[in-house]
Amino acid sequence: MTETAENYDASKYERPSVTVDVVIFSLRSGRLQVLMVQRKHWPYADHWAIPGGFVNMDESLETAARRELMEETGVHDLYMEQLYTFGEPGRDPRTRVISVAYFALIRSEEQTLQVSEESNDVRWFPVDELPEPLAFDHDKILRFAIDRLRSKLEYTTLAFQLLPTEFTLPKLKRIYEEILGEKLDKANFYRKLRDSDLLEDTGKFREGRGRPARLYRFRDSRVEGDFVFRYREAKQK
Amino acid sequence: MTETAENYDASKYERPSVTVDVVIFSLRSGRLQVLMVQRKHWPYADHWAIPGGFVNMDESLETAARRELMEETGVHDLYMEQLYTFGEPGRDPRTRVISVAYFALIRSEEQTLQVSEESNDVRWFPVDELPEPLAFDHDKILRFAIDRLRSKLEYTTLAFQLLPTEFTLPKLKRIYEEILGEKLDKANFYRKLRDSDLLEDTGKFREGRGRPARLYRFRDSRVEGDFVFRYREAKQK
DNA sequence: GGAATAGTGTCTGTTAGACACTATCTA
DNA sequence: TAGATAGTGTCTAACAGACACTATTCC
Repeated sequence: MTETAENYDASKYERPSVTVDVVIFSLRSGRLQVLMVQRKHWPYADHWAIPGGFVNMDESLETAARRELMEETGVHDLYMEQLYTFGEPGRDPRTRVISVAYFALIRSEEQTLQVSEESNDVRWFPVDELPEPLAFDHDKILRFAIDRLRSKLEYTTLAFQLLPTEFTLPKLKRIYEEILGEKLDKANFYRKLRDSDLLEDTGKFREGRGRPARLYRFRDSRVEGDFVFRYREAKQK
Repeated sequence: MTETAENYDASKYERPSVTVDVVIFSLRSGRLQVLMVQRKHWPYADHWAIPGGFVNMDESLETAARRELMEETGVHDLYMEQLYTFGEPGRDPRTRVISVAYFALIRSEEQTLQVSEESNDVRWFPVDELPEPLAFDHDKILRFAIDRLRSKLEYTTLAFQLLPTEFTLPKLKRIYEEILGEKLDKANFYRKLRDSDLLEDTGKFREGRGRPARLYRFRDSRVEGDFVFRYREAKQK
């Protein structure tokens, strides 16, 4: 079928619905967790899902993502980037739905969760203790997001989005270890950070059981943007 | 039109159109080139554009991309991956259009171009000699694709998709140089490849002006998938 | 032999990984 | 003092970049 622009009629073709879904990561109690909402209605009533919703005609995709997030969960002010677009026919029983997925990072202490009309509940789940089964193909989207987070951790300053302004090196190291799921060498990790010139000593200390740990903050110029801190080579598959 | 409660609600259920657009790269005459179609009709009549079109209700995004490509250009059998989804309101004057962009690589000798009903022409353009201005926001999509190609070149075997089955090391080096836009050291490049164990000696030679060059082919197991051949560290921005 | 192209050897500085060591707090 | 946590020094092997060298073809 040939379609020309001159006789284009917006109503002529059936259109898919477009949603944005957001995988939100945070560190809570030292564990990597994901924010999920429990659906109230068909389809997948009572199933847990990634927050998201339909895109309005006059808003950008990212705006839609932020709006839905605020409406559904009360979460705002987060670091967000586009992940992937999922569009297989049949992934939503209602109609053809194409979903632009985002992934986001927040400091969860700064947020207060709200439950919307559409949901029974909103909760954080550790990434290795997700409820099953999830709604739609959200397990696939989640796996995609976790992979992306892990791989970006290795060559970006993404992890900084999960930290408070001031933090200690042991704390940062624990975040890397939690997300990557493996132990890192303390000496090598600290050296890498010292050499990267990313950090600034606050002169303050965090007290604890043992020797107090030095508090650092990120240099402003480095927190934003795509400055590369490759803490190690990416692994070969 | 004044915004009333009535049409605000209506717009909420209006659906955007979804298109797939494909940035197709190939090497022709030793240069990195992109396939473009010249539009016949409004909007952007006579402007050059990335091939693409609307997604049907019953096909996946990638299927739609391959179908549109075949219809519009005659190009088939290519390596393809999803690039990014562009969805700003106003990027298409007809209606709200959300475009899922793909990027693709082919061996262009294997393809015969066809011009469809909707286009005046289909042509290859070197990436540094693009026609201006392009239709829609296609310049932005193109820049995005070129950046992605460059960065993926550095840690994947993507370039192999541009080569014939058998090729010489100097040829492969020239491809890297052309895409990255810089000279590489021969000794280091060859050593890297030798160590990577990606190549297999065919025992054959390509004759030319000087000393004949050895012909290689990629080991099957390595051409597919995401095997990492990092020819060097990614550059810091 | 000279031009042209293909291909190798090797030095040097940087860095990742391993791991043993020292430092500073509380009980 | 022991236990706990923070932080450093240093050896080694691997590797990237630079660059000079050798090899094989045609004329």
